[in-house]
Amino acid sequence: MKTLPGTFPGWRGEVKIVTIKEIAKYMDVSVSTVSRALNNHKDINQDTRKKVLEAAENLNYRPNSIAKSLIHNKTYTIGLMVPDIADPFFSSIAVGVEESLTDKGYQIVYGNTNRTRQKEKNFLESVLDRKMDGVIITPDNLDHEIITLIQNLEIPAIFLRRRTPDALNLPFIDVDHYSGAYKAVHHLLSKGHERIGFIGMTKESFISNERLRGFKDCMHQHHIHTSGKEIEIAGRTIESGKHAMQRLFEKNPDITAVFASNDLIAIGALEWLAQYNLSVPGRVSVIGFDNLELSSLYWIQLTTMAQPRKKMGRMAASMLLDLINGSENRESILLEANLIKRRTS
Amino acid sequence: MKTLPGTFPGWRGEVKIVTIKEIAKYMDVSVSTVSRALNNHKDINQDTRKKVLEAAENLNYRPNSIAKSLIHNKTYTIGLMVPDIADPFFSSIAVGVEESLTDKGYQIVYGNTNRTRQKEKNFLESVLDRKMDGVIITPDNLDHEIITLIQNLEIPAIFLRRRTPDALNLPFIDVDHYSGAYKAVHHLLSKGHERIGFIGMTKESFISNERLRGFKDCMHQHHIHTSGKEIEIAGRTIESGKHAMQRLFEKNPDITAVFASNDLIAIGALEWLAQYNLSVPGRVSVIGFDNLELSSLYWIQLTTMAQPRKKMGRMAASMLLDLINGSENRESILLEANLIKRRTS
DNA sequence: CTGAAAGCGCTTACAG
DNA sequence: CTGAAAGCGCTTACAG
Repeated sequence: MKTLPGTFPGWRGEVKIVTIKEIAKYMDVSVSTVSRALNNHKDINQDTRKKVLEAAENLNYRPNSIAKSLIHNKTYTIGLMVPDIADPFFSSIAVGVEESLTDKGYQIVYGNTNRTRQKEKNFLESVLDRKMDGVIITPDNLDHEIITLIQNLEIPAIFLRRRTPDALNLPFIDVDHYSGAYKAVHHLLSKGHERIGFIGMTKESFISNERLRGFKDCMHQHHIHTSGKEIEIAGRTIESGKHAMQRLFEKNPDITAVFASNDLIAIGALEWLAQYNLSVPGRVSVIGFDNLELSSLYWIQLTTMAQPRKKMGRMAASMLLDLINGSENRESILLEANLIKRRTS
Repeated sequence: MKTLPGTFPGWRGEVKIVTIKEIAKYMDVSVSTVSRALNNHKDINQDTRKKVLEAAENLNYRPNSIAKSLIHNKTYTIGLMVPDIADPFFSSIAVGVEESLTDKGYQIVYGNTNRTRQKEKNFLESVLDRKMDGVIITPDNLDHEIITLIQNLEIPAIFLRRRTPDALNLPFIDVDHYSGAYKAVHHLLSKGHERIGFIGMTKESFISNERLRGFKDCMHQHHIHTSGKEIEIAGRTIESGKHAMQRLFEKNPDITAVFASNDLIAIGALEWLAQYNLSVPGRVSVIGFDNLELSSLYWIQLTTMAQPRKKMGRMAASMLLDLINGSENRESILLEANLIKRRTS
């Protein structure tokens, strides 16, 4: 493509940006009148209003939203802090948020944090300085300084896929990991399994631990003893799930089912089982958690617990809107995960 | 979690937002002095500066970026228009864009369009009204009105993963689909294949057609005749790839290799081949395009052409920054796709 | 080096 | 119904 040197097409070119002042001069009325006409204020003669609107149209007038923001102390922008927008989990949520807010005239400013403290802090400060109207956050570093920052934001904030720390009186929206895990294990039990292994993410992960709690409680309530030997820790990758599956199986060669705390780990487990020719679900059943796109592939067909991702995004958005519009309701919400039965169990 | 009724923690509460006016009053100096101190202007006594900074710190002062924007006509926000942020292709790009811009103090406003005209238009208008400093767009509806809108944006704009329409003098950044396809086919030829099928996305897709062009040119330059019978059209899904593979194979039972115009289609083809026990790559080799995360799975191991996604995002961001900073260089860029050899070929 | 004044683009009591 | 004035929070010539 050939490019000509010079300014941008349209830049300081064809369509000059015009202000209400210029409309006023052009029409020989005051800026107040123009403003009133443009905003359909009651104190305006409908005739002059029509003329102003026409002039605005002709001159290609567009209101400067920055100026409006300064006056109304409202920017119609919402901050969305996510650990990683390339993680399909969060990108789905982002779609939900976007769908709900964009129609109401809000725009979304998103910030990837990569789970780093510095980026979380920077984003929150940006939210503050830019006078955003609300914020939806998924922070991973909730130390004192960050908590204070959130507290002083002065705007409605919602924790998404996180639980609000005690020090903060803010609502959250999350999946009920505990009951989801309980359901998953119950499904395995109902299929007749008793020797069931669990693979967690990391020792520190709240989500992983909630799912472990669901696993244990369900087992115990069905009078099945857990020794701890059937619990293994993986990590965040398919590869880590594969290794964890190996360790789990070596320690418990008699297990007939595995509850992996997320789909990536479950897929790693499936991979190891496939490599060692252990048939699924014949020899070992597998259930995951998340219902990633991957999991429905022909070769995988993983039974798993689906988290309502888009719905979470939409609900967070509408909760936030309510708060922005003055609602006092700050009830947190736990959404249920649903069993998706497929081949592996 | 229990919530107390009332205002937000911090809302009109603990930390009042303070303005330079209040700092000025508090220190008994003029706002001009405060402003100069805060901005480290040269005409300021270092002593008073220090005191002002201290006061600002104590009063928890934060500059109002809206007010700054109004004066400087610069908002430090960039628009990012994507068809669908939940599409891993675009979310990777978004990460690249974010990484490059966020350090420079820019924030990214993103807009999902779902490829609808109305949403593209709304987003562009929002870019205009909100005085964003630049925009990166992936539009699908380039009719006259939209083109005019882009033209009148008055700010630097970059087409991402699209080619700029003739009417617009704006740079684009895209992958060289033609040469990528050429390389893919060349790879198959080098493996000894001659009867190669092609599965495209849709008849109208520019990208698909470029890849088809690469297919044909490579075949012809190696003196292999293409009759058209070995060309099949799928769609945007795995399912469509599966059906297309079936049609392709029924028409051309003697083919030994397939170039699918994207990975989703290739995976659909693999699925069909697996169902009919046609071994890959023994009986049929398959190559895709995109290098999705899916494609590297144990069960799939798809040979494919990788598009440098994050890099595209980063390059678009840095190009845009250059333009914002006054660069005259509006050279478009075509990035090369790279062959990722895996099991299926 | 400091302050008073004008201004960014808009809104909105206030007076007429 | 209309206009002049003050103001949103900040910056920046201009004068001293």
